[in-house]
Amino acid sequence: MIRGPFHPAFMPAALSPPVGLNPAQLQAVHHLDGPCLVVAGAGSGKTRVITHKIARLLQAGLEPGQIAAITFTNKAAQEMRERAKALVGPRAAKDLAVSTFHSLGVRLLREDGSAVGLKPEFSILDSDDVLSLLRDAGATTDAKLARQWQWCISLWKNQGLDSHGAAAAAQNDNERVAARVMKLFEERLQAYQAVDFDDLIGLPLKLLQRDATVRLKWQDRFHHVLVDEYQDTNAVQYELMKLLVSHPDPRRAARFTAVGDDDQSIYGWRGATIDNLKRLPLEFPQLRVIPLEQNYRSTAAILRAANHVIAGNPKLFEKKLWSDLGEGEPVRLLECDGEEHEAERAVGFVQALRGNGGPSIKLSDFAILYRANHQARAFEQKLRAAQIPYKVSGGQSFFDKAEIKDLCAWLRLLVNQDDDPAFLRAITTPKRGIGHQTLGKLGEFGSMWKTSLFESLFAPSLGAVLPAKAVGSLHEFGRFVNDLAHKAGQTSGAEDAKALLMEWLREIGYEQHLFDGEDNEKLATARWANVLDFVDWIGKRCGGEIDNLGGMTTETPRRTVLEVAQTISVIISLAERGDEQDVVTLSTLHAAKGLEWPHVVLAGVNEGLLPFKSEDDEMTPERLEEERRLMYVGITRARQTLAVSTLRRRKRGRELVMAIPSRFILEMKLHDTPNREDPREKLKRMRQELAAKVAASAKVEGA
DNA sequence: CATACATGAATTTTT
DNA sequence: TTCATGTATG
Repeated sequence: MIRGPFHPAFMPAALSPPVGLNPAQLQAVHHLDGPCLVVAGAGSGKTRVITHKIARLLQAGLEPGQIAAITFTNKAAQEMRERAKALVGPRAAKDLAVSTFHSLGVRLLREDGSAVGLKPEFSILDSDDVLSLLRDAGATTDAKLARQWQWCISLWKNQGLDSHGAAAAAQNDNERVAARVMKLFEERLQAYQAVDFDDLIGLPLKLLQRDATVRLKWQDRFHHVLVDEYQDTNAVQYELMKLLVSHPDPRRAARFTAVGDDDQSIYGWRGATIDNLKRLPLEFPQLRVIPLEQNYRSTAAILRAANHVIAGNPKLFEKKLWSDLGEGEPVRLLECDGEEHEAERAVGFVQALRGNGGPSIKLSDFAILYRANHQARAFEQKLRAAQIPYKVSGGQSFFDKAEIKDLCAWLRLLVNQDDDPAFLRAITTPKRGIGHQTLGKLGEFGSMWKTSLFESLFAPSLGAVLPAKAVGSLHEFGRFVNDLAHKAGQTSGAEDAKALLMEWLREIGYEQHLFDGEDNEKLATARWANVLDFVDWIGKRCGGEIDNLGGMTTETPRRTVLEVAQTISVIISLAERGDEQDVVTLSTLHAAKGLEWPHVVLAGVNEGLLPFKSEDDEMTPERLEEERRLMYVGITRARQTLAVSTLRRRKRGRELVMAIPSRFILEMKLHDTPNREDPREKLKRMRQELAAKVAASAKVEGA
């Protein structure tokens, strides 16, 4: 057990942000010369610590480019850059190496990937690309099976295993098959000069392990590394970070700040390991551990419930959140008859608070949180019935749909023929008799001559490595793309543009492709409808019509299809920013991590759901602990009001059966009151309250 | 026997 | 919401 030097009992009343930093935060910010672990409780101002530490490091003489701040999501990276900019100014902020683990990995591989056999223009496959590659490699049309492989392979990679290691680690027949598919998958990635998301961490690690020169280059580059959400790192990420901070010069070694909270580790199921937190003090004996315990988010009543729940878990680092925001309202418990009733009460919760507080309470002050996505359904229904606008977090965006990504890949290829990922997607969608053998050879050829796949396609010497038939199909594809790109550069106006796009879709046989690849005809029809929507959408942007985007009415100038295609990624990111509206948020607990709302409903807090339990596997203590942390994360999202709802009965078939409230509800100890009152004082207070009540009712009667 | 419709069950997600 | 399974009907 490790105890930080600043325990609340010894701590003077701290100043709240934004006035300054509290003593623990100050200590974290000013500890520059050695390894530092900031155990940042929920709402304890960790981003504030990171940004101030960046400022402090700059003040101490580091260049912005020498500071690496690593996050998990692009959103977090963006936010961190914004907040750093506010503190240190745009000039310095611009050069800071604020990035996700993955984008840092991309940077490493683009610069030095040749040492692991990658050309600088390697392609990055997203998970859909990987899925179709696996289906292809494993020769199956069973999407479910392919997804199992994908899952399995990803977990292996997160543990630092390649197909060799995986074959040895495989526990059963399914896993042995997955390991074999993984082997084929690796070969194809290599041939295509492509990597998947997991490789973006794994390959840089391999690179730094193997190549001492490259390793020293990157160790030299970063003088201080900050890692956010450290508890979410997996084994490979840990090794990568460790290598980055293992400078051979002892005066430069171990300069890092890890910020995390063992109590908020909820991604064990995808490879994150709390071992990384346990190992840190062992592998870096000089590690300074600084707990941040003052919470600036929630009321005492809410924090008390959170602390009680998490007390059920074994402690890695001693820490107890407290706040000086006042006791606040007691946590409410909503006991409901079934999901419908629960949804009604959640809606009632929103309406009641809004009714009391008037219009000053916004809808965006509310969130309804739950364990599993399907639970959103009932809430959506009731919110719609009550005419309350809402958004469901984590829903699939229009632009994430496979068919839209297919078309976007084609458009990207028209704009830039050297976009290899786009090339690969376009040339294989729909299938046109060019298989992985041909593409593998083309990739090898391209990496040998340092040319893009498209350039390689027309190289005269290609005939030496590929049969004439394959070269013929490749040329045909190339001519088709060139021809299309030419036409796209000439065509503008909504109608002409749409005609061109439809003609193109007909020529590549896209509609047929959708219906071939899908047994479910209804689904294929829906996909085709999306395609038509997309064509319409592009058309609009080509043609001088009145357009309505995000409430702003603008007249779009006349543009060619090619010009629209050029701006497509920008348009997509604009169109996706549908947030910042005044609506209620529905979200899973996982997706809610890092966010906060004044008023929160924690729904479906029942045995079996939270903690989650499935039929065919037993509940290990570790699993239960992660579920408990999930509950803890849920509770600590709330600033002012928290309602925990549980089902007393739930529908099973047509009858209502008993449902068991979650053990976590008892663990919250909702009847625990702040400072237990002296019984005599309590009696006195109750007597006074009674007298006041009597007086009030007398007044009413008299009136 | 095949197709259509209804019914019930459902982890969690980023890059 | 989606996805799979089961029943009823042609």
